[in-house]
Amino acid sequence: MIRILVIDDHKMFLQGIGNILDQEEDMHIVALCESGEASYDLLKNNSVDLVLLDIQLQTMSGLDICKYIRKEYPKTKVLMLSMLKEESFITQAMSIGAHGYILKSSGQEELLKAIRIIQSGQTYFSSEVTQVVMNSLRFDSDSSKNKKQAPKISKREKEVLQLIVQEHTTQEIANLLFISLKTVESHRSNLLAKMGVRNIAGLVRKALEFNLVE
Amino acid sequence: MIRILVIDDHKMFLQGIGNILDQEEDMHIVALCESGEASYDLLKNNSVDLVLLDIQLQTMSGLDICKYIRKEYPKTKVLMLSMLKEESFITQAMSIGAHGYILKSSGQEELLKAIRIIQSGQTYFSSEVTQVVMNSLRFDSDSSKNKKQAPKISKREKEVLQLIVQEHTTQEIANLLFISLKTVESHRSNLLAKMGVRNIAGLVRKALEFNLVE
DNA sequence: AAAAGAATAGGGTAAACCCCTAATTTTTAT
DNA sequence: ATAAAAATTAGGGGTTTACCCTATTCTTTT
Repeated sequence: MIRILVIDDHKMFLQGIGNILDQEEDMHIVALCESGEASYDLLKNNSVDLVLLDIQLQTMSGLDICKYIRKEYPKTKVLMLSMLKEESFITQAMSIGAHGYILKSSGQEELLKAIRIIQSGQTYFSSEVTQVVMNSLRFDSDSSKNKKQAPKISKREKEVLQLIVQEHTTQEIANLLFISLKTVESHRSNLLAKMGVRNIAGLVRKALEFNLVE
Repeated sequence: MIRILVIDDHKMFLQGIGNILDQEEDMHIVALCESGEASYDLLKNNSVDLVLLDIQLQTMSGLDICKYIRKEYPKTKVLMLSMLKEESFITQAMSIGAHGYILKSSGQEELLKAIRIIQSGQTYFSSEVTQVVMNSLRFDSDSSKNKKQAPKISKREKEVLQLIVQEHTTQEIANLLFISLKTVESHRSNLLAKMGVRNIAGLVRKALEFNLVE
């Protein structure tokens, strides 16, 4: 039995969802909740397996509720519902660990399928949602929009950078790589220049930002 | 008629692909190319609608060839082929504007389907590939149970830390906060001790790791 | 009131950083 | 194949910054 909490501030939609889920033998509606605020108490006082959550609520963002649920009730699954296939909504929902994302325009078959897949431990993102994400990740050089890319650093520089990030001093790096202290200093200087930073703090920040280490 | 160039350094695979495409009436094989280097001349001397490109070549990366094609021949479509569903390969291919990505384990139906979809102006990423990308974007807080919590640092220390990460020197921080150089140095030392690191490199790494800045 | 932590600051030393130059090797482009 | 560019190596000589230890005053907590 999947215990489900539904959060949506459109009463009509809420009731519609309620009717759909009521007909399923393996699903139990814990509550139909009209506001994000009310959901906190419901979560505290009930065992909930899965939350059906509208991303666009009147008074607060569904994303914040999702974040809260993921943190406080890590075993509870979250399926986001949305009117729109907005890229930023979708990627935000994914980054905070929503287990699924479907559109309200989906049929009830897809809703039920998503719920069961998520309950089984997998994730479910509808094909339309998936397509939006995939297209957003794709850089199309036809449309000539450039994004900032990591400065090009050499193999040796990368080795040095790695050791710097691992808190090694210049002398230690020289010993580890069997090269002179002065050589390491050269690499450091070149790294600072290439990455456009003033000191180690900036270097480490950029290295992590551009995923140049590990 | 879709004019296709195939680049792959496994001769057997190349011939197999050749046989498949030969049977299709709407496709024409411009060349079957065994090395990345040779492909540059072929592209220069022929009109190519679509390049079928192995991502793992012996002497050079298929990604670099893709990048070159996207830059020099923006109208030419690129469909990446790969043995593995490696996340980094896939996201790199997408970011440089590959029009599609399928696995070599795909059947010929999927290959032909992908070619035709891409030729029509859309993109095609196989469902396995799509799943890898979607999963990589999703942060699962279930799996990150062993999250160490950030050491407690004071308000002032946090201010100093913030400025350190922003590449300010100790003297600059002293001026910005209207305190002595020596005071800032004390804060620095205490930060190093509290975070359990040896120097600024470690401090910045931990600060970003624990989201103590911004 | 006592204890603990935060914020302040000085003195001394090691490390980082800067500005140069410059040789050899490797990679890239024509 | 050859020239050009980039990478890797290293040094001299100097300035600045970071780091260590100690210590006082102020604030918060017990």
